Amino acid sequence: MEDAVAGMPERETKPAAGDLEVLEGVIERTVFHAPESRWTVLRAKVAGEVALVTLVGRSAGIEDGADFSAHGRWAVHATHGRQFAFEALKLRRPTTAAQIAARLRTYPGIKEVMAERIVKRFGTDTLDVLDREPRRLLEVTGLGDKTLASITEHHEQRQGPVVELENRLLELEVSPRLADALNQRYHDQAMAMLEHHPYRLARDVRGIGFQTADKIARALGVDLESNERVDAGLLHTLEKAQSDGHCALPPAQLLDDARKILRLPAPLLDAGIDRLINEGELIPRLRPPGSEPDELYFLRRFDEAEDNLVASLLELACTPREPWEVGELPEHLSPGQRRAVEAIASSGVAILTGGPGTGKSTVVANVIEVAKRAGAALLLAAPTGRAAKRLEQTTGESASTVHRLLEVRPDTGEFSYCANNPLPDGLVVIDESSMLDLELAEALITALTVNNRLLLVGDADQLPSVGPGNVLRDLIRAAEAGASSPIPVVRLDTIFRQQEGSTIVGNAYRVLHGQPLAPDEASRGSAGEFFFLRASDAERTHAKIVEMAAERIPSAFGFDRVSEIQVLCPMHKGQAGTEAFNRALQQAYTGEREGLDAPGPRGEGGRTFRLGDRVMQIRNDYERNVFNGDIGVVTRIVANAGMLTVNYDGHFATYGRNELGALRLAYAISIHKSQGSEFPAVLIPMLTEHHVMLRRNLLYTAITRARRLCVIVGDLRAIERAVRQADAALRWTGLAERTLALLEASAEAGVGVQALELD
DNA sequence: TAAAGCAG
Repeated sequence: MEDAVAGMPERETKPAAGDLEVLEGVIERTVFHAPESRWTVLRAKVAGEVALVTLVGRSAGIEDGADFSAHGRWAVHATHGRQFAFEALKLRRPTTAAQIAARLRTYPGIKEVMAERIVKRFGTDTLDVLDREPRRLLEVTGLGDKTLASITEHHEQRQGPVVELENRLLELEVSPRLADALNQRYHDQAMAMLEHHPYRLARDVRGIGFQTADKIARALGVDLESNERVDAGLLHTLEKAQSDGHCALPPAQLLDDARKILRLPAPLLDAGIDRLINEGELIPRLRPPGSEPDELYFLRRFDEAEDNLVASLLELACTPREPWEVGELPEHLSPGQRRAVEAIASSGVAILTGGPGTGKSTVVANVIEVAKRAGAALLLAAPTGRAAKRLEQTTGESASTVHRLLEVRPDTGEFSYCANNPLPDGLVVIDESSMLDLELAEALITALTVNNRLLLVGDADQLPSVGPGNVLRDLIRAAEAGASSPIPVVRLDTIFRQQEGSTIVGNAYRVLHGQPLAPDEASRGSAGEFFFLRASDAERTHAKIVEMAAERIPSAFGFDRVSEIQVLCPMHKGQAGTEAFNRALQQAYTGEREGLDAPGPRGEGGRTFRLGDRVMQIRNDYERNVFNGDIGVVTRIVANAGMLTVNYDGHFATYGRNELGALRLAYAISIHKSQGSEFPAVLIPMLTEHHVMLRRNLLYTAITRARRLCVIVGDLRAIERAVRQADAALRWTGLAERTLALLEASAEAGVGVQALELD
């Protein structure tokens, strides 16, 4: 996105290596103009050329008869012959009153008389008036609102400041689409900002990041060692660290990463860090004594988010409140489950964590009963649509995504419910809270008041959130470390669901505790449930998994190969990735059947869904009641109508050909996508070529998806590597430390946390 | 160096 140069002329016309030239002349006529792509073909009179010259390139529309100057190269087109491919086309601004009047006559609704009157009123400033204060045209007698509207529209489209910006961006070899954003942000200062403060753009304008700003600056010849560039590069480094889940960086890592981006010596970067700290853009935070590293640098945004989250959470947790009457709980609840229900009945905040099958939903169901008896309203939510739907199904109460609970505004990304407009009173239950990132958790928790209670439910050992932060793990760590923590944490580890003694669960626990796997002996045959098959490379892994899925597992264990067997991959690409498995298994299972082609992105096509295929929905669809991650089977295809029906566990959804982008083949899916689902039989390729993905919680998540059979195929070294990579420390955050610090401070002061000022 | 959530 940031580097979007889509639409640059060189994509359409490969210039025959001509030199960059400037061509000037007069437009004779427009041969072709596509308004949305702005692809334009013009014929023009040029001094020194006998015949009319063909000009091609991207431009806003241009009037016939206009003076132009174009930067570009001569090229020879296979069918259209010699032409001038321009990179930038500028209308030369008319300078004399007569030229301006001539230009105005080409505007819709302006005839000769009106053009004269306008020029008489504003003289050679006319075009500037049109650019900056078009309403002044109303000063001209006989010119009303309607004409004004059509003039300004036409002017902006063909001639206004946006077009000038577009042309300048084209010259700088950056996407002209950014012109609108620039104009909206800076108005008549836009050109000046672009020319003189390109790095400001990265901070101010959505859609412009450091890379684009840097490109502009280089084209402008800005000093590569300038303070502006250094500061922008440092901030960009911290922004980028987000995508690896970090809320902050250790100083050494910030320096290291920034040096790779800026390619400047360390002293310059150190000076930049000092500047940013002085400006308050970068916040250094000391970590507890003995920590390595002893300091983290936060972007202001994340520093504030962590502070706000902790302050609101502890206010919620420390405010004394009337306990709910728990009453008689069902006999079958384990001691842990009872403790969990009692915890939230007497606290403002409680955390419930445990692996799959440990009975979290039973606790939630009982908590809801207790809350209802106490007359509390219910606000149930989860970070994903699918988890919300599941929560709804298991509780029988309505639930939504956290985004919908807070009423996100899609244009701004802001939430209607916030500290100034808090959520209604009642019990808030968040399921799958391991998927809460820092900013969503902050938004949620700051939108609560002391009239809410919050129960966070989740498996802290699963994959961390997409966004930055490790919220659930951090909060658990802080709550468990504080001697008299006001936030009770209940860990469920008793296995229900007839899994006691299961080697799948046993091995999942081994992974969690960093121990080597203990697979079943293959000789025990169908009695076992957890196997490892050695395969030396991706080809052999691929072949083994296909054979296991298509033949051996169905025949030896009786599983249905389409509906009960799931291949789970660390990655999409490669022979041991989801794409290769989906191609092979589709070919094997439904290759001969009738299918429906999904129009692929940009016509590259090639995705076909066939009758009987296992498919997954990949975005939330509230109309069809199908959610991101739902898996079903294609049960009906009407090829001539372009219709396809999927059976999602008894719920049917029909798609038109143009809606097939919401579907993907699902014989194999990524481990990330499998989070929150379980399957009777699971096949997992694990190879050293997956090394970038190999983490303890990735392997744990994959194994715990299996209910009755789990087979890992690949390289033992890859498994060992995954087991060794414990993830917790790989995300830099300060949430746990801040929570602990605030708890200690309040204990020392002997007051409730709400009375403490945060610095 | 790869994977992934939400919203209309």
